[in-house]
Amino acid sequence: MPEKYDHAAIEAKWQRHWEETRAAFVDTSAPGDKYYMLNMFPYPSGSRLHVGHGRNYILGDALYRYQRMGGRRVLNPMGWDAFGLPAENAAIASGTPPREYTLANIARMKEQLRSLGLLYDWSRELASCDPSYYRWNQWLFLRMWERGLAYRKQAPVNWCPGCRTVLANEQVVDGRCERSGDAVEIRDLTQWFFRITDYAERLLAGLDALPYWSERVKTMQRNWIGRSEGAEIRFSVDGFAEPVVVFTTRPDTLFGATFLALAPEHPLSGEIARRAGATEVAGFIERVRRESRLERESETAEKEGLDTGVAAVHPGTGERIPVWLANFVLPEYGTGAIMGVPAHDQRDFEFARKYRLPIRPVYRTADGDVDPAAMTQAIPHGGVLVSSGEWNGTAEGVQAIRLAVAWIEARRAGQGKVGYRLRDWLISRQRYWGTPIPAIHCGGCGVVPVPDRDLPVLLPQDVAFRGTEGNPLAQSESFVATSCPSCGGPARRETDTMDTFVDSSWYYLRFLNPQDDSRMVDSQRARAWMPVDQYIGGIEHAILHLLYARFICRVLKDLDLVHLEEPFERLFNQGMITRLNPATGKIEKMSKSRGNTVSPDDLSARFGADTVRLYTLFIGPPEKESEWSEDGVLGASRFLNRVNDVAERVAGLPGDGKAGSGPRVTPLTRLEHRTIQRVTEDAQRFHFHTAVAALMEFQRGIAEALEEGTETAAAIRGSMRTLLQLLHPIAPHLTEEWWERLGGERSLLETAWPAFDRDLATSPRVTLVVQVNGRVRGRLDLERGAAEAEAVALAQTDDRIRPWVEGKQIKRAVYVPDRLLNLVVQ
RNA sequence: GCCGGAGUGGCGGAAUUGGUAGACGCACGGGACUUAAAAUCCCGAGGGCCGCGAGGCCCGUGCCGGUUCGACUCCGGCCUCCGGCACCA
Repeated sequence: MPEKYDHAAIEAKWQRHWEETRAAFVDTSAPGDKYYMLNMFPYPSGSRLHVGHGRNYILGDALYRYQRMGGRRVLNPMGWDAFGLPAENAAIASGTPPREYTLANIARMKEQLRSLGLLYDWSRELASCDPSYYRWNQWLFLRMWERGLAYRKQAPVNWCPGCRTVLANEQVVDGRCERSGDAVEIRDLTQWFFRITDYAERLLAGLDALPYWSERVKTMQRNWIGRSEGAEIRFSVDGFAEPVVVFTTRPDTLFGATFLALAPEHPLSGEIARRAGATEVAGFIERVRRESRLERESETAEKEGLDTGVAAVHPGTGERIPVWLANFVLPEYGTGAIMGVPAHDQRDFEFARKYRLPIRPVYRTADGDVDPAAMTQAIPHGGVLVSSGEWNGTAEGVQAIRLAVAWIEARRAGQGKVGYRLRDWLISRQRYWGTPIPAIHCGGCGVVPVPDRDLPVLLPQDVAFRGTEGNPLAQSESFVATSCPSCGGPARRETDTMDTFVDSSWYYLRFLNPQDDSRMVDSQRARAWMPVDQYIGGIEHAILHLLYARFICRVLKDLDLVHLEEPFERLFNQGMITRLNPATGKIEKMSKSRGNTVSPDDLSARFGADTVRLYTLFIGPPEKESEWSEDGVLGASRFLNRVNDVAERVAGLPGDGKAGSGPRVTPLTRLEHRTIQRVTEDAQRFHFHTAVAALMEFQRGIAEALEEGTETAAAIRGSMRTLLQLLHPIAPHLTEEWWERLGGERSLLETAWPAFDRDLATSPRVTLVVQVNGRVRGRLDLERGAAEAEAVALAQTDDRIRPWVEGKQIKRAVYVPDRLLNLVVQ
């Protein structure tokens, strides 16, 4: 009886072999048919990899091997997104310095990847915490600073009390920190930003040129950028020099504006508050500011407002309308000020009702003029303009908006304007374990850039991590104390470090010249190797990382370092692996914190890495979520043992010298070609789960051929080799082993992916479904490509079908060659 | 509310351009091997009904309708679930 194969010995052997032969090394300077594939580089966390992470890398490795066998020169590098908070928190908890902690994690994770049989070109390994990497973050920062793309400003920012640092907007999810889950507070701080908003339009337009990205991700990015067309309109304010500028998407409702509302953070709000006797205004501003972002943006938040007593001049009518403060006006969007049109905007309507402000409809609907007193809600759509001077009579819609914008622009009262939800990227972090921002604060010269020659600005080692003070970097006097590059006088270094998303926004370029200390990007190699042909990673990066990377790639293009705007040609987001959580009884995302992880190490020890790989790929379509099941692993293991068993029997076949009559078309040949076709097509769309199904049928076919003895030994050996090739991307160790034992000369990886004969992939005889009046009445076995007349004649004589057509007139026959014959009779 | 995606057996899931719905696997039932068990191999199976049997009939891909000889697939209208955005002016 077949025994289970010795996976431990086989896998150790081949992993050593791949390492010793540097199996995945690729010379990027050589010409050839390039294919750049990339898995999102991992954060080397302290906990072990689980099979949920493994899915990403196993899929990538299967594709890598498939592409290699397709004859391409495939670049498949790996690196480490090595900066970040956990290392610093570990330092606080255990005293291990972040670098040591991170390097240890990298070493362990690398071993885990290796033990799954994953091949990477390790000669290109990089870690973002390495000065040779992060100096280019600093260099890029300086270039962006020169161009005004990096700047410092005081602004209300998101502060995570748990992480004790500020966060980018993208890192705030439902008012909470995406990493720690703490409720985010708003603080007014001076911070460094990247001007991503300048690229909003290009980032949005670029999405249309990404046919191989999912609609899902593109929609998420579009929503995040949040483009809306409208106009900015100026309202002069009595007693103030500066007008209030409002942003609106409905300039056509201008004549319905009965008040202005300012965000409490608006500059004019502050000015009014500073005037004598405005204590009420100051108090309101203070009260709103104290609310957390979570409270202020919650759906149930009550609209609060305060009349400032100040009047603005309506640019259309010259009327005075009151200026209010309102908590629902957000400082970051538009201009932080709105015109209130209660008749046609629901929020303004509610606000006006609460504070008894006038409601003035400017659209007459099909039901006639609207009586403001009788309104129960705003009327956002439909009708014809009224009470709007020369605009009267225009129907609601694009025309009305264009008319309004032209009118406003002609009177110099404002201009058409496109608004975005996207805000500038806050890159400052008040933490140690990140790239130091290369800036120096000088009492005389202000904020001065670190000269290029002084890069990298290194992270200091003399830092204590107690977790009590603020940024540990600020405690390092050796780091902070410096001299001004401009005047030479004493100065202090910037102690903010960069968001780690800066690191990951260009690493895909660095893999092309990882050891090059003379430049950030090798433009020539980038021209040859970019874009990344296939990028693979989790959906959780749909906005953050992928938006930042697209942004920085455009910046690099504008700096003439790369030739392209979109770094990732094809994007694949694999679904999460879920598992029943015994603690909660629910099926949940696999994660350490939930305590429902399965470690590939443990499984590998029991079943082998090939089984882990096979099951991970077999579990379901990779783009969808899949539930892990132990029983499923057993099935995968059984299959590989069957492959091993059949290979053993093939190896024991007698040699039959030269096959006498050349290749014969047999059922096994046909199965073989059909399998090649199926697996090839499945691999192209990453559907290894159906490829495995096809391979299972193929394995069974070979086993049957061995039993029945109808095929020549040569034919069986040939099919066996094909099986090993097709299975190689999925189960590389076992297939390499048998390839060698069956006399294969080179590594399987060096062999060409099997070709199939389209004619052989389809059987010469087909089963035709015969319907009479749409009902299936029988099936006919006939030659492929048979003519309709032949099929009809055969059907009329077939015992099962004849009774249904005998004595009846065939009105028409619907014939789909090789598939179906439908006789319509009367 | 706006936008995107998805609904198929007990379960994960298959099904080129509309053409045998349920491949493959898990779980399940039966059998072989075994003193026995495990392991392995083989067979069975969407639901319902009729038939001793070979076999036959009806229903069936979220719901309702349409197009078609024929619809999981195309069209119209809904329902449910998942994801993104949302006091965004």
